[in-house]
Amino acid sequence: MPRPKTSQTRQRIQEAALELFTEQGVRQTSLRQIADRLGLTKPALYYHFESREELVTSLLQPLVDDLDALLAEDEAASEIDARDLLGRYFDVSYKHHALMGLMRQDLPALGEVGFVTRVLGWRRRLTVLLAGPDADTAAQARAIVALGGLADCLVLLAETPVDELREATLDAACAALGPS
Amino acid sequence: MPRPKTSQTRQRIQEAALELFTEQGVRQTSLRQIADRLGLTKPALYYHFESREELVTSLLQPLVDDLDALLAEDEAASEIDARDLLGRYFDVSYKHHALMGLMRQDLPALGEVGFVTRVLGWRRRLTVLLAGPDADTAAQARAIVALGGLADCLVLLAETPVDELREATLDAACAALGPS
DNA sequence: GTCTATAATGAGATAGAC
DNA sequence: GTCTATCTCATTATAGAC
Repeated sequence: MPRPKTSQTRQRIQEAALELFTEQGVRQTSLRQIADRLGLTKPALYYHFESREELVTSLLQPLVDDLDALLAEDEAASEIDARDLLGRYFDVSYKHHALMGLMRQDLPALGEVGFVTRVLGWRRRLTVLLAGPDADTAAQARAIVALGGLADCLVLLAETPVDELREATLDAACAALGPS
Repeated sequence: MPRPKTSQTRQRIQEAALELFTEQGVRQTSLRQIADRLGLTKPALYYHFESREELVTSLLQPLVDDLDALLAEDEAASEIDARDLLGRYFDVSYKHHALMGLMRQDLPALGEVGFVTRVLGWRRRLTVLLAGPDADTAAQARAIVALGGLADCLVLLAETPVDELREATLDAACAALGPS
């Protein structure tokens, strides 16, 4: 079983899956629906993916890589500018906005592929970067509002042109963060 | 089939269901698991609830009622104070924090019981109350950050004593909202 | 690389006894 | 009000032909 990690059909399956996951939820989508959308049959999917779980995981991988890289970079920096960090977080989130939407609105379904602890870890690390390791409740709340609000803007203002959305979102998030 | 709307067992089923929904997601929880947790069998559940859907819906009803009432009241008021509105929204959210968590992290599963449009409607109405009916993108983003951030604080700072959490959350949300 | 056919499992739901 | 037993259906997944 060679199953190349990249192929035309494999990619088309991932795209169809992501569309359906976004429309109706991860757990609510069956392999049959994905196959139907592409005019394929279920067994064809199993040629390209070992299991349903591998399909979901492969879909999330690009987001995982980008977010891990972003955090590693910022944690290595000697000093960080809050708006700058939020800006890079916005850019990664926008690049993977469909996946970020799943992460936000369908987390239990992604828990099936062991994603929950990872997501919580990201949020904790981002909060530490924004508020420091020993932040009190007030400072933590400010960081949480900034990060959570940013994610919500991507979902709820998805129709807005990126540049306008980026500035409005960062303004609001930085305001929540307050004077550093 | 009498099936009283309130009974000891019915309530215990609802509590067990909510626990499991919170732990592992709505769609990931089967009637079998709920029954097992109570030392019952599946058919016993069907004496108390017409269907799985009715169980889920009945669970959400108290939140629906409280949130509808809150919005009706504030929309009828001639003038609203932002921090006051957010405070009442915090109180309702805290009262139903487990359900609010589901609404935030498991929305596609609740879409099965026709909940998505309702949730989106609430957020739209709250945004209008906070930012006005003709708000530009910047003002909408501020309201979205305030509301979304508030919800995230309830989930992520759940261990914090209420009073402390309430003040920290409202401070951060109001900061996001900016000067009115 | 995709198909037909089918296995194996578990879900929601019902019938009828107690 | 709860049980045992069963039905129906959809799901993930596999075997083997083309």
